[in-house]
Amino acid sequence: MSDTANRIIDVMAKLIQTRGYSAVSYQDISDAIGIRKASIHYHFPAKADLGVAVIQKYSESLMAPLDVADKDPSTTPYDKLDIYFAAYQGFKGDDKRVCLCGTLAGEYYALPEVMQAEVNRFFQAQQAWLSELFKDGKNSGVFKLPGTPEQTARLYFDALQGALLSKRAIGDDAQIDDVVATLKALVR
Amino acid sequence: MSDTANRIIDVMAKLIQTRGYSAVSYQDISDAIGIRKASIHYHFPAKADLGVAVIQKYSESLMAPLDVADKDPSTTPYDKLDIYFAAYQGFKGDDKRVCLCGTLAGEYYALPEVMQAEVNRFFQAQQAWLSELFKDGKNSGVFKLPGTPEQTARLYFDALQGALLSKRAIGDDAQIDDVVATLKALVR
DNA sequence: GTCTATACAAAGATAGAC
DNA sequence: GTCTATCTTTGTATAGAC
Repeated sequence: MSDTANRIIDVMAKLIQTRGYSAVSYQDISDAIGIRKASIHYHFPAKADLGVAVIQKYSESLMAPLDVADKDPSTTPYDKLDIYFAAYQGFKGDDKRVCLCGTLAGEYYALPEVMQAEVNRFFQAQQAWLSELFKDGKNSGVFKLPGTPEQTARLYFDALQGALLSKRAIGDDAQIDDVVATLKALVR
Repeated sequence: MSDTANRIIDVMAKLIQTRGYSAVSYQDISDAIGIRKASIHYHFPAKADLGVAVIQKYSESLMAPLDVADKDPSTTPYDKLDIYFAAYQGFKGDDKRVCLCGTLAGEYYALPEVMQAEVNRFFQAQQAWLSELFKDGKNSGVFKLPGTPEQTARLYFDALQGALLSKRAIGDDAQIDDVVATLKALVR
């Protein structure tokens, strides 16, 4: 993956997280990194190709710290939960972004099918990781869950995704803090 | 408000809920209701005008049953919660839609400012209603809350918004059922 | 209120020179 | 790899007849 291709992906990711996929044009990327539209098409022939690349890179960057935590046996369930929350708390401040796949899920049927598949994969992977965490935490007697591990995973994931949308629409970081605090207390 | 104007609003609402605002064109509406593009501009000169009208009608339609419940003293806090959940459970089945303002929040910075203001209003109104419900339910000893009334309201709202996105991205109604069931049990 | 016609800008995408 | 130039389609929007 060339350096330019990577910059294109990063700029596209940020633009999608701010405005959504449909509202981003090759011209926007062109303006942002000082390269002509045609040059972008060299790296990503169609917009859908770029969209897929963006989701894949984003998905990997979010899963990486979770995989690291899984491989370290000294990481407790509570540690893992904090690591997970950290990803969402990074959206606080003047950040105009929300979760990439949260945005994309909102405009789901405007997306090319290859991108829908990637969004689907992301949602499944996130919820699967949380399910495993809650299952382990429950079995080891660390967590008290408000439902099954799967149900708890869904509640956590959905609440955090919603919190990002609320935070931006209302313009208040407390939207994230409140949800994180309440979710944390929920499994004690 | 003319009959045609209302049909335009309804079609636009459905299209936004399916694909998002940016991806909907006057041509799409034209095709859907068998009227020329120019005729739509007669009713709504600019796309932003139509967007605002859509949000306002949607917002009123969601708040109406809540206001009715508030005015009837025989409605218990649990009744109100069920009424609130019902709005989200209506998205189950083959429905390709999610909450109108959930979609719009995802593409927030692609929206005209007048529409951003309406989305903001919707989020505030929804959370405010839930906050009141939880405050009353707590004061009357009916609810046991996992946090303050405001925190609980945010958790509920965000989780339900997220559940709609998950339901569609994953294609599983259980996403809504699980979250509703877990949230219900949370205040007992 | 709806139509035809049209203006004007922007979109995604390709061809071919450098 | 990046550029200029261009194609084609689509977008929002307006003018003016009916």
